[in-house]
Amino acid sequence: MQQAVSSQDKRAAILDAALAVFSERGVDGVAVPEISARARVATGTIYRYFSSKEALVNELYREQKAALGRRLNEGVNHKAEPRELFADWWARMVAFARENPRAYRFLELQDHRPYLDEASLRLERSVLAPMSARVRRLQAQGVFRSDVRHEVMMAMTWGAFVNLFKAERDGFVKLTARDIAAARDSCWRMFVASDG
Amino acid sequence: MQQAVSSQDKRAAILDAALAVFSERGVDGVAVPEISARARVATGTIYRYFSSKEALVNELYREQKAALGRRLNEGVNHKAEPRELFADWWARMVAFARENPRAYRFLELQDHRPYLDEASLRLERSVLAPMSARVRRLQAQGVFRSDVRHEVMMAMTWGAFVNLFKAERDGFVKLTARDIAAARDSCWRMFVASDG
Amino acid sequence: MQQAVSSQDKRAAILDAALAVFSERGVDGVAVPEISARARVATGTIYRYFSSKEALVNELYREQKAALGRRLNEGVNHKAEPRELFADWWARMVAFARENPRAYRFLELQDHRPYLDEASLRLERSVLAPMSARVRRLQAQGVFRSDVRHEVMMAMTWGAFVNLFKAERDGFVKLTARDIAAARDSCWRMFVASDG
Amino acid sequence: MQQAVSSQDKRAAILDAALAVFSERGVDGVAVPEISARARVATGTIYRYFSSKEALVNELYREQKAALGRRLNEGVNHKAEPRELFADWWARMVAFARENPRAYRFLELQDHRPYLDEASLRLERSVLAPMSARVRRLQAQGVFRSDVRHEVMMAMTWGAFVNLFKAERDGFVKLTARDIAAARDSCWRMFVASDG
DNA sequence: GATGAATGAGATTTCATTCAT
DNA sequence: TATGAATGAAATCTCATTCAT
Repeated sequence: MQQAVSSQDKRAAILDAALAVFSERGVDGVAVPEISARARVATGTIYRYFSSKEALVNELYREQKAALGRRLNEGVNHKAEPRELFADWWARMVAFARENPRAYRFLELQDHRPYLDEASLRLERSVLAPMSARVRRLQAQGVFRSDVRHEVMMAMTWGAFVNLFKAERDGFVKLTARDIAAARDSCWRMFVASDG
Repeated sequence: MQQAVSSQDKRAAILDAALAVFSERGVDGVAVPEISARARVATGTIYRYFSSKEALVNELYREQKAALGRRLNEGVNHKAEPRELFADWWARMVAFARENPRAYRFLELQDHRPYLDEASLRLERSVLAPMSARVRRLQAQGVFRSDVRHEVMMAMTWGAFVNLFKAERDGFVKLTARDIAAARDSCWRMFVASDG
Repeated sequence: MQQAVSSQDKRAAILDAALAVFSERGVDGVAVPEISARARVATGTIYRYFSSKEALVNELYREQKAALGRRLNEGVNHKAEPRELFADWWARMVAFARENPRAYRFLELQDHRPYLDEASLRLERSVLAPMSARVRRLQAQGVFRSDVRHEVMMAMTWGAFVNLFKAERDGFVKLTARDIAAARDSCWRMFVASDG
Repeated sequence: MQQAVSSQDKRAAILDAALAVFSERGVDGVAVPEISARARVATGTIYRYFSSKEALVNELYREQKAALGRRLNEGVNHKAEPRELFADWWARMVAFARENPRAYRFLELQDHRPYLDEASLRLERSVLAPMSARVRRLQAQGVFRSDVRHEVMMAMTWGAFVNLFKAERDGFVKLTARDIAAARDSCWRMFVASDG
């Protein structure tokens, strides 16, 4: 059913269409008219909302990265037990990847990197900052081992998580809830000082 | 003094030039004449050795993926103690990433994925197969936990490793030998049944 | 406080805005929405008053060319002494260029020429016609030399005048009242039969 | 008869085609494929020789302006009698306009002005510099009146000349050799201190 | 009448591939 | 076999004009 759409809907429709096609074929693999066709707007309309394809990529990236940031950090109970906190964090990552598979895939693309501007890169760094701080504190408290630097911990955990879902997307595994829980516990074991 | 070069040298020069520029700016970010210029070869010559840019990307991918496979699997002492075996494997990954940074970066690119054909994807899967088999055996022997499927283990370990080096390339960490050893031990802890 | 404006005010505002931007950046260098923005009018409104950009250019051209024509020809005392008449004519040209620099600049643009229709070109020719007739008469009276055709005289005088002000606009000279008077006398000497 | 053309011929063909169409319809009125069609090359070929349409316009402008400069200044006999020198100069301007009507028209276009870079503008100024210096000397020698600044003289003479040929092109006059000689003498009278 | 977001044809420019030499 | 200038289809982006509100 074709609905009349407001101006903001049109902007949103463009971003949504861009997310759909970028996540499937990469940023360089998609021509602007393909985005406009999917968004059911004229090609020129895209340039009313975004000054260039590059600007569109950046805005989409920031929108989704910010959404990821909110999903990971909003309302986190910092007083929870470390293991519970870690489980919460893991659950949030899983939820984002499951609920927004296209956004998740888009954010993990590498081919938008040459497009990203300073603001986008700054935002990227800020998303994992709260967790990073928390990891550092857990090290100070003796919960996490101190022989692994927190940047190393963060990079490995994030990489392990991301590649797990990439493996699923590429058809190497079909992840069950049990797999995901087991993966979470494996990650926990990576850094914890003694078995909990 | 310009040297006459054999056909094979020319082919190799093209692949080498392609690796250099692809690893820096991605597959889509590089025009074919840039490759030929760097290879000190005419543009048309590339098409004598490779039927298309896509074919060049696939051949380069397979060449480097196979090199990685050899680096990881050749001469592995399967009778070594599990922990030693794992350390060897880790050392091989590190060595490849350090010795062939351009190859490593190229293989981790995502934007060549739409170019890859069935043969390339098959090869990709085969590289980690020996390790995967070994992981399975270690689980059967009770060395590795059995509550995590081996595909999950493989995906997480590989992801943790890759992202660690990506973090370094993106300027988030400068990895010391100590960091890399600590990271290796963390990974080991992920899956081992009891502390070794 | 935003004032309600009559239709005629709106039409005038559009022409005024168009004159402002055309005179600065040429006809081809200006997009229609820029004109509407400066006129504080919606883009579509321009098309209520002018059927196309081309029509707008023509109407603006005719409006300003007619204004120039009036400035040059209205109330000229044809009984004045030839030299006085010439001085009056010269003063009128100077006054127009000084008082309406944007109109003067717009009329001297070349890039509206492909837009001009027959009516505009006819009007252009009519503006200098009275002077041309007068020059012819002065030749018949023996005041002006007869070895130079009046069309040639007209073209040279007009060209000399126009280029003098163009040189000023392009920053090659800063014209004083004395320069302008000297220029006028030079022009007079061009054609007069003997020194007056 | 289709001739094989060398690389330089192709570059020249593009410049020649551009001159032909620009002089007829202005720079903004011509799309790049029209130039390539007239030059009998592919559109992309233009971009092998010129980095952009703007660069093409500048190179064409400089080529023709330099040709004009040579035509006006090369081999001028500075020891000739002033009047002879002036006649020589005038004859050179006429010859250029007659022999290269398209170049002459192109150089007099106004719509390439927004395209012109600093090098083009510098060249423009240099073309009339020798004459300008000569005019100054003639003033110092008492041949030319001193009550008119040399910049004013130059601007007027050049403007008179240019507009004379513009009037012919626009169909207002058909210039005979006699007209051109009469125009030259008129210009001479403009500035000479006493009749020569 | 007025609005201004939307349109889509057409402009400039890029680049994988070809082919005459 | 090697060359690299040439090609032209396709990409990005602009802008005169329209039309639903």
